[in-house]
Amino acid sequence: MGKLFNISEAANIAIHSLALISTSKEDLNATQIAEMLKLSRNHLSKIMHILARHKFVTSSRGPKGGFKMLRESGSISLLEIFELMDGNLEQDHCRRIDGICPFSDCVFGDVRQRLFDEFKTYYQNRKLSDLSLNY
Amino acid sequence: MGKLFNISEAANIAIHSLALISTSKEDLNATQIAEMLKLSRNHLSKIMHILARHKFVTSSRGPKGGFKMLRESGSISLLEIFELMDGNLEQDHCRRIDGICPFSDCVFGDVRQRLFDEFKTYYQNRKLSDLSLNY
DNA sequence: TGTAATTAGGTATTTGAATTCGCAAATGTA
DNA sequence: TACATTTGCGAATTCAAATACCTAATTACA
Repeated sequence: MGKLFNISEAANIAIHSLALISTSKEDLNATQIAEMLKLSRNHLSKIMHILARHKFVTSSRGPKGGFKMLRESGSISLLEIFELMDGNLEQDHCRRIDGICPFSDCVFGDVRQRLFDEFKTYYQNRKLSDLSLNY
Repeated sequence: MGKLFNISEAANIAIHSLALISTSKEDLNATQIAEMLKLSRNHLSKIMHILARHKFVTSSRGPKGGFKMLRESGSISLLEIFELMDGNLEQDHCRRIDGICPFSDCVFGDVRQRLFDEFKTYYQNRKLSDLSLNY
């Protein structure tokens, strides 16, 4: 989908997958989720595997296998998912010339800080359970 | 420097280069700018070439050659430079499932729109001439 | 117990951006 | 005019992220 504010495609997929699972009545397997999100099963599997290893979901193999929420969706912020997939969401600084932007208070002024804070706060407060499906 | 909010490294370099040229008393050549910004001359040349083709600067070859501002630095917004390098700064939408996010009003809510607007407005208003060098 | 379904996960490929390389074209100066 | 300097720019390389491939391990169930 392209990147929004430094969020990787993997993190985006992770969010969507968890949202699908947490709003679904039955267990979903990788094939179903991949189908719903229009991406390859293999690629999705990788991401689900990470979510399983980190105890967001349980996974079970074999026929009737699939994924199931392990944690309360009200306890999972979007930020937590982003950080799992992309590493710590840290503000990146404008590093030119020995690690410091040569322009006083940086070419970018304070807008970086402001947008970053707003962004982070928003995703910190927004929980998986706040999402609702259209279909 | 890594990416901030979808801004490419090329756009970042372009901004810094123009800022250096516009605050410099003498003409600067590619070698000097590359030196100042700690990147390779060839890589910088590419970017300067684009800026020259688009009439932000004049370029002259040969000994004593280099780059010089062509336009008033007060008339150049950071946004214009970004858009030259990266193409139109358009909000990118969350496209899953036939181009539409399956979650009502999208997983990302309105934060995308808000941050995007703020970001764009800021860079629209901020002119090259607003920048001042530290050194 | 055999088979099909399903996740696990290492490896390979693709893709696009960033970066480097190499040489051609232009130009100032001796 | 010869030469050193500098930009122009196509082509190659690197690098990381995204994505695909392949097979092993696990499991439900006929």
